[in-house]
Amino acid sequence: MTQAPQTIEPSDEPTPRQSEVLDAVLALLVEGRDALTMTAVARRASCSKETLYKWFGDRDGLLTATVRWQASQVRAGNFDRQRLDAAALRESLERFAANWLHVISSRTSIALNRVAVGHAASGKSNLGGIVLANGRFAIGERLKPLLEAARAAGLIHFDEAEEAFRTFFGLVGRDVQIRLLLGDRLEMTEAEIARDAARATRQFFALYGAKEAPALTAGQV
Amino acid sequence: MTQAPQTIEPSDEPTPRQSEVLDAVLALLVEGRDALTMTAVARRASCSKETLYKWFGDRDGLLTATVRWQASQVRAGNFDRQRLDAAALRESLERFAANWLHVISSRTSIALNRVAVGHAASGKSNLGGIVLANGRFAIGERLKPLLEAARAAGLIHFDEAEEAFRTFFGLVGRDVQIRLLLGDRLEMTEAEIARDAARATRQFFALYGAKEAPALTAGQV
DNA sequence: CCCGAACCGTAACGTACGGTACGGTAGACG
DNA sequence: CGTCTACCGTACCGTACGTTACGGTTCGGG
Repeated sequence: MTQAPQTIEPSDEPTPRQSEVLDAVLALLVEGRDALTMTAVARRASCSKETLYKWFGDRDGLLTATVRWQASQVRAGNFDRQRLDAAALRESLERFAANWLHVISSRTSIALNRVAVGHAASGKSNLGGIVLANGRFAIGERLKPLLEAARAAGLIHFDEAEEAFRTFFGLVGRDVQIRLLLGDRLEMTEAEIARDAARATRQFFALYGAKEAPALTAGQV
Repeated sequence: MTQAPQTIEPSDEPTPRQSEVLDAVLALLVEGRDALTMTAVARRASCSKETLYKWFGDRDGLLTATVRWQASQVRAGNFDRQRLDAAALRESLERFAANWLHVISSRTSIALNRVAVGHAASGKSNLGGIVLANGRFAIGERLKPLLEAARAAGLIHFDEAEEAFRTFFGLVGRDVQIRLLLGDRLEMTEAEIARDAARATRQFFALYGAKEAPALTAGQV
């Protein structure tokens, strides 16, 4: 054999051609004009349905691969481990918050979460679990080291990093995600995201800061 | 004519028999064993499909009526307007928080929200808007008067009641709703809800309290 | 040049389900 | 008792869609 771009069953990386197919799925999902059907995917990706089934097994496999593909593209940068003072912590938290708000308010994330929520109802194929693992839990695992480093540096106080993170999560997201998932028109402009990120960070410092919150950046409410 | 329990098109109250049908829908939704199909509803409610269509128009009408029916049953009591001191405010907030956590972690709410989220994707029939109006926005409109009364009494400080409420919403719900919607196993016991409600209220006071937070109740973290 | 693998495009199949039609029954009313 | 209304149960229809099958094309290897 020359090469075998066969089934993508495991968590392999997709081939370039397979990525094109997954991008087509995302495009259809975001457009949302009509329901995501295998025929539509095949037409959009200029491939045959037979190929779809050969590569991804079935419709759920295609959706799962799409979620993983999307998740692999939004890996946000980590924080700078060096020189962790109050200002650096604050900036890292704001970056995390702004990045998270960007993700959950993106049309792609909304569409994918809607599919996953719908799937969680029927129980089959752990799509919801995958979305959670790559969203809520992934960001938690990336943020907790920062929180713990900050605690070690005496910048903040908490008992459980998990609890501190969940509070931060709530302060950042508030009602944004559920409103967007339920179809509420909610403008999340760049400026709005920046303001929300700054506010959430400021409130987080107010709750967990060891002493005073670091100096506010310009444009605070 | 004797009586005409015809179409329930507007926001009328359902007849007792119609309520039975809507309860059947909720039961099927909560069980979640299989997709909610008109045939299944008819069988479960011991009524004919023809009657379903006569009463509710179509499947969306049935779902809409079900959401309204469920919402009409969870109207939580308002707060006591008299004697608004710090302790009363604190207790009201905790009650709101605990009630809200109860609602969003109930199997009924989860199932209904999943349906509404799925529907928001396809765009037709404003199910998501109805859920939002009876959930997120209804509680906001009921809580904001309390917040404003508390501000008038000098117990808390804020500029916009909406912003203060959204912060409270985030502190209470955190990641609970999205995790439940995505199928995460998340035990929300009575004790856990009470603890979360107390924590969220305490944090809210820390952020918006005029002076010191009122005395903590027993069992604080 | 020939062969087979991979793939495209499309037709076909089976089923699930929303929606409709129809026959049968129980009770209200004259 | 006759009739009408509301309703139940069920058969039926049309369509959408997941899945499979098949013919045709391209391309790399022998």
